[in-house]
Amino acid sequence: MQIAVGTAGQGRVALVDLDASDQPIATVSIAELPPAVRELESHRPRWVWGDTRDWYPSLLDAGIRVERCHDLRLCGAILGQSSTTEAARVAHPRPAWLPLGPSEPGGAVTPVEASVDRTPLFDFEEFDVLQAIGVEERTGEASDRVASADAAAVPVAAVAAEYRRQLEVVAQSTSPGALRLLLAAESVGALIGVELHAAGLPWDRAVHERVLETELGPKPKPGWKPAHMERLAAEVRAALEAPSVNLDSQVDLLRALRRAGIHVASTGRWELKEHEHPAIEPLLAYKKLARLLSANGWAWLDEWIADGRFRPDYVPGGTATGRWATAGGGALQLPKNVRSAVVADPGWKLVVADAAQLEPRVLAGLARDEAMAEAGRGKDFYRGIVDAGVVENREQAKYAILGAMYGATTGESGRLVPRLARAYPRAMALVDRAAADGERGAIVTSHLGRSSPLPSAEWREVQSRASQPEATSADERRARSVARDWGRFTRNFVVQGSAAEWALCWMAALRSRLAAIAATAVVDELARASGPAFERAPHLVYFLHDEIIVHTPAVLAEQVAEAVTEAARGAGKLLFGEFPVEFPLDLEVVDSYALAEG
DNA sequence: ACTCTATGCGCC
DNA sequence: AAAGGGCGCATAGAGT
Repeated sequence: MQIAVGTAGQGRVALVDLDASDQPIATVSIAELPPAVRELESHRPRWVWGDTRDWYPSLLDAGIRVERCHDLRLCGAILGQSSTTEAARVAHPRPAWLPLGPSEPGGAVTPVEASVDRTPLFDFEEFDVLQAIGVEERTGEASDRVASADAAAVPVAAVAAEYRRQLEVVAQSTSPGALRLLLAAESVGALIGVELHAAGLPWDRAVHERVLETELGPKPKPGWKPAHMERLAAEVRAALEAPSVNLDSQVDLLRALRRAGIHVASTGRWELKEHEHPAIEPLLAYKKLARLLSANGWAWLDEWIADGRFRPDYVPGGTATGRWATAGGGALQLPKNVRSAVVADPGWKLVVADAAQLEPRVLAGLARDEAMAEAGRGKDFYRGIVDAGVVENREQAKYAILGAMYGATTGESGRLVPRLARAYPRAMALVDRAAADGERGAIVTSHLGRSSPLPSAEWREVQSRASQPEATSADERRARSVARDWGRFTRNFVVQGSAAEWALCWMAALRSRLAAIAATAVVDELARASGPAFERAPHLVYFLHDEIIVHTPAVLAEQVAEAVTEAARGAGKLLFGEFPVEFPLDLEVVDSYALAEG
């Protein structure tokens, strides 16, 4: 069952069963929508709507979770860019109301032909993707709260038409099975993004305040700097013999440093570290405290922590590679020194897990590089590379791998890359080809079909200027330089983008398993601050590229840990079938995030 | 008073 | 310690 959700005029919402007639099966007010959705959810439909952010928050407020959806905005963005839909898009152009995605060009551009020799993928058609991504879910108790959806005004007929267009584009793409999985995973991501915000990350304000007081000193009066910062600032000023230098001003500080005989080009930490001077140590300490104060100080606490929860706005699919972004709160940059404030509710636990060396493992699968996958058998991929005799020690293995994925050409990392290339030619050839495509201005595509943006008009202008007969050698140098920059981006894109797909599949599979656990469990201790949809079920509370946190009743923690591990295995199978690449996790059951530094 | 860019630094 | 892709955010300072 597939149900389109859209407006019907007069502030009403229409639900259309896409497998039946175009006549709405229900037309309701915004307030009546949650009970209508709850009723229909028992048929396990796929909800089709313009934007999950418009519809789902009010449902969660009413205690209703949905199992699956199709987010037309996110899926449209993928389809509008994917190299696998180029022909299909011409026959089925997007409607004007659908907003552009993060990586889509605004105007018409002519793509450069890529060397798309996509290795034969695992046969996605054999999989019932819908089955794999959604299992079972019945949570939420009755609630009479009035929903206040601020839904984008997309008429239900337009929603239905756009859904059919997208399905048609998928069907006519060169890789419909992979694309179907990607769109299903991206749409679950949309649901999870809203759910993470609704549930919130458990946050102990008192612990955070203790960290601030230990590091910075007592909370200062408005307009004053914390005592520890003032003390360090005085030390720096004395050592520099610059009594009035403003350490917060890059220009002012740079001038004072040079006057004191410290010849630096910037005031960055990495450069300062290289110099011997009594001012350096207190200056670096000052900078660290200044960062803590401005990024996660008392003001941040007041703005972002309420009811013992941190509720950032996640932006699924917010970056070109498909990695998520956040808007506000800096959820993806939580510094390690405040993670001690992430504390489970009484009677609850945190299951913290991250995928060990995700990107090189994904690369092994992408390239179907058996030798590289073999090195990844077991927990420590880098150790495996050493054991295979490719490099002498673990550090070298790490830098060689990073160099291969990011395009290092200089330094120790750059020197080690050729040894990696000899040992793992298939993996190396894949990233090298992605880089070469990028340098030519071609787009590259992730495992499931997300494509990179085209380089900017300015980039193309630089390249075409360098190819003119009257081009100077400076023009040519510049063109080569920006071409290589873009090549490093596309080299990394295929790995980072595919790793983001693995992470989405991991979370999607986990979400299903958690729902299944919740359906059979009786929960005594409620996490009330998590809201009606989550207070009695284990639920995701954090996501950071290759790491997740589940907040769970303590009695279910072991079951949840098992589910997290199984979901990782499942994600590997979804993406790479029987190809023997493993995705081991570092996983811990803890009371505080700070205790899970693995 | 507002917007914009550069810088620096936190995370993966 | 090495080298480099993706981000967001706070701040300073310049421009409007």
